[in-house]
Amino acid sequence: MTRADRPTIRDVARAAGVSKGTVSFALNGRPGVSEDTRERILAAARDLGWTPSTKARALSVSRSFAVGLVLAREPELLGADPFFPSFIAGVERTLSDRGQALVLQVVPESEEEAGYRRLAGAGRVDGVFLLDLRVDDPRMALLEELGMPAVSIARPDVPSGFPAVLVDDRPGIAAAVEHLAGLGHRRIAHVAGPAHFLHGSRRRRAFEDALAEAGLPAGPVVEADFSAAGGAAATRRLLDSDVTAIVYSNDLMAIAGLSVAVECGRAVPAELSVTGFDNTDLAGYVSPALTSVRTDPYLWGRKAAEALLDLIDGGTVDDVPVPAAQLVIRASTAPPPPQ
Amino acid sequence: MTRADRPTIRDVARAAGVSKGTVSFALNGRPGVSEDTRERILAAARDLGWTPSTKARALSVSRSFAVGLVLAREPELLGADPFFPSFIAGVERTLSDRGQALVLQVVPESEEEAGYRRLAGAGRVDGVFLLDLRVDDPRMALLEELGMPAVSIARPDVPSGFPAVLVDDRPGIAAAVEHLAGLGHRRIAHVAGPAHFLHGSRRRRAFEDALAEAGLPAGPVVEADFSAAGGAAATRRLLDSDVTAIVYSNDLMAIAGLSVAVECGRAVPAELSVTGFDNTDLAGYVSPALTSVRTDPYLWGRKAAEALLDLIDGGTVDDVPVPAAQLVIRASTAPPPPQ
DNA sequence: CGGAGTTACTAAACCGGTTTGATCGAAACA
DNA sequence: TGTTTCGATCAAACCGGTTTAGTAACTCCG
Repeated sequence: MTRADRPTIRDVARAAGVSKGTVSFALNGRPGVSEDTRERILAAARDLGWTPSTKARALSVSRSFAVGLVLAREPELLGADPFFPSFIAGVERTLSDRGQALVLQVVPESEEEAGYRRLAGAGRVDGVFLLDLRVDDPRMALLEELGMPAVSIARPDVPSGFPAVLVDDRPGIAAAVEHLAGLGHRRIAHVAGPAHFLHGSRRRRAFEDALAEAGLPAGPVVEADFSAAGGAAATRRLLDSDVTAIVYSNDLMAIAGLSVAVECGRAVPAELSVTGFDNTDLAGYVSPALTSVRTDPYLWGRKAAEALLDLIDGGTVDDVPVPAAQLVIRASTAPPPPQ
Repeated sequence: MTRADRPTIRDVARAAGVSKGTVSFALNGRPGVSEDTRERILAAARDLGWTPSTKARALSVSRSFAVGLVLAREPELLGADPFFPSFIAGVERTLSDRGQALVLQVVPESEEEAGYRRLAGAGRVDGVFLLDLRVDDPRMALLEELGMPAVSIARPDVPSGFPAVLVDDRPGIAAAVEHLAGLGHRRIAHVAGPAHFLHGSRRRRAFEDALAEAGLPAGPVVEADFSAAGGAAATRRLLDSDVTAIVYSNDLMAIAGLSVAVECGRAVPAELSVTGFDNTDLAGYVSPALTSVRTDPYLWGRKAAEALLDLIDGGTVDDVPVPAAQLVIRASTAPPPPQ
């Protein structure tokens, strides 16, 4: 019943008739071991079913072979966000190839700093991902202080010393506005995410710029919180105005908004056009199907993990470009009603 | 710039004028250290800002101080599922209190076994959570073979030797059926999840039992895959039949189904009643607002983590009861149209 | 006053790897 | 043939904790 203890490098050494050190060299493919011996050692290791102990390696080389991700969002908001699962799946894709693990930490917002400090203090991870960047994000300085390598998703406003995956939401928002303008809309509103989030404020900014670019007057902007409730409330306020289209900062708010519009007797898209952002699984299956901006968090995750591991391995890492988001046109957008 | 190396237990020992061993005893609150000395040591540790090295502790006590979660779902399905983020948040709640970390692994379905083996082989985790139980789940035997402690969410069909958090979906489904029956519905359909998933087949079974219990004839059941696309397709098939209500196995399919019904000109709830499962954030903000079953994955996560840690600490752990799910009645259910 | 038991502590081994410094034998060179 | 050089190998130290065995001093008891 009790399985035999796992073989250690010492057992392999004994079996191959060499010393521990030689085994270590052989297994790590380092020079100074004869081809003959190397093969004998590898065979012995295979026969014994030897696997390196991460614990021992971690201690001797002062590495954790793991990277961390701290999430300070409320669980409810997380639940509705399609970003994380895909992002994490992408991260894993890279990590598992390179023998690393992902340590996840979900904390209340008030304990965010403590979360990073715990991870660093206990030496649990060799680096972290920086998500949900905020304006004047205090985490940059914190990580610098902790001496913790990091890769951010999207480039922060102030140069951070950390490489970033150059996620840029602006082309997606711009495409949505252009699409609406092209359909003939002139009074377009925006339901924004919280301004203290970089992606919240940048999408808003992109919206404003795109309106100007299209030669349209500035439209109303309502700040919401990326939640369904927030999207619904914001929409209610906008329905009083005379806008003919609303660009939402994410799909969740857009879908909630869509329902509010319908309940208020506004036909979508005949009387009101609506666009989302994220292109969630559900976007194509609401009624009318939601025009949205497709992003690729899986790819971002892969790239971010590659960059982070390279950084940890001591390389200098440049910012990582990624393809721009694409507008997916569905049934929720149409020409505005003839005035 | 280069921060001073972190102090080790040796530095603390030196500062307090005692041996390493004594420091270890003092810090772990073990007997055999005078009150005087203990305080001196604690003070020294505090002054030096000492933090135990997880790496070193892990090696010497053969523990990882981490638990694992392997997800073999497709990223798209994960993205839409509100379960994980909440569950993980609950898990973290317990883990962080007890100084443990969560190692996440997202793998393609084909590599599920490899995922567990990697985690076990490298000694990354001391135990794992078992989610998305399947009928005849091979992971039970695998984990037994690996000697890896585990806690499952929901009780498997065959006794597994692992404790389970007794999540039971049946009362929720039963409540939905009773609610519909009480409204006067007699022909009720079910859109089920994949039958090889325990929660898929159990919800279906609960549906069938509840119909019988209510004295209603068996209704049509369509098996789908928990996705929006699947829910939409299943709904299309059911609209041809003469059912007046559909009980969905999750909210995502229900919301997609709702849209299909509307697009086919069936008024909800006037002509067709619809219920979901999960009570996602969005449920209350679609039109009509979705009657759904509220579950509590955050609590499950907390309980599961407690059980797992207790199990790892060598305790014998019983199955953990949790409160039954509650039906949340909203606007998507109403009496059937007068025939 | 001597032996047993207890308390507080130290020194050293240990966990399983990596890494350094020393050693040894054979080939290369003068 | 003696010396040098080099590749292959080994023994031992090290990472930073925990744990065990051993010891010195101190108390208790007859």
